[in-house]
Amino acid sequence: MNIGEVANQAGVAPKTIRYYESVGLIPAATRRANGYRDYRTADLHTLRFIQRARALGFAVAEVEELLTLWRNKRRKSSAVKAMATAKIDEIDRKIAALQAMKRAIRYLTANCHGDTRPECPILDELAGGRA
Amino acid sequence: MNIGEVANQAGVAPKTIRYYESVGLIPAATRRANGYRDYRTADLHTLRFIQRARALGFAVAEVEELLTLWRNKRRKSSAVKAMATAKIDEIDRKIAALQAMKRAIRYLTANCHGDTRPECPILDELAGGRA
DNA sequence: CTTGACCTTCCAGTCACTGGAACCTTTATA
DNA sequence: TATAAAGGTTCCAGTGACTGGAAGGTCAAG
Repeated sequence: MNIGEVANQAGVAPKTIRYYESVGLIPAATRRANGYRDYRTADLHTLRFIQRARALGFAVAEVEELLTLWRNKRRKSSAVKAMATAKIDEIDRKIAALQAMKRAIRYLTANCHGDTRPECPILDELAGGRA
Repeated sequence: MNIGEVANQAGVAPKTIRYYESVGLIPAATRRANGYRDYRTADLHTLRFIQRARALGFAVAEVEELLTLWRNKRRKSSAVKAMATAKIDEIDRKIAALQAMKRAIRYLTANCHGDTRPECPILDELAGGRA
């Protein structure tokens, strides 16, 4: 399989695959006579695993850990679950931060007329508000 | 005021102030005889404005727009309100994405025993799941 | 024979800082 | 007075995870 083909099937960009190779997340692909990278089904599975883990918010370094766990037949499932729950906590913190921002902006906009006049409580609050 | 003093009062790092100057968000500060940057109360107000806007999730380029609007006495408050509501929408999209991740991870962890055994539905799903 | 779609490498840019080196100035203390 | 700590200065590099683009090689089709 060429890189474009495997990229398509895994749902990632060819450039991303080369990037993953460059940072050691995946081993260097074998090359054909013409220098093209050559992928096999196992590589596709790995890339799909990576794509899914990334989509769940795991950083590349964490995906590396997950891959190691995946390949380790003597792993403890508690290690995997710990990573998952830690990620949920991290996501919760991010959501909370975003919700706080949203609340603050909504509070500011509530009293803004949003018309052709210059008076604007949003700017007033940014300038000196207790917000 | 030295940079450390104004940084303290505005709630930003001295390095951040120099960075803002370097990217043109604030004008180059006047210098004292010894080469130190010298800030006045107006600069402090500007930096506080910037700090608050950044805390609300506005990018530096957006803060620049807000500053321009703030200084423009012939602005329309609708322009400010539009930026605020656009930012709320952006935050909403981020929250939704994070919540989707969280749901997916929680779904995966639900069936994981999290003990000393290797069997792990989280890895199973990442490997080939319909997740 | 050429066009277009692939592939290759390498460098630079994104965003908003932050760390660190190497150096100078001011202030406080022994 | 010496010196050390705390502050200031500049400049360069790194962060994360790609992405864009240049410059070039390869391959399949018309």
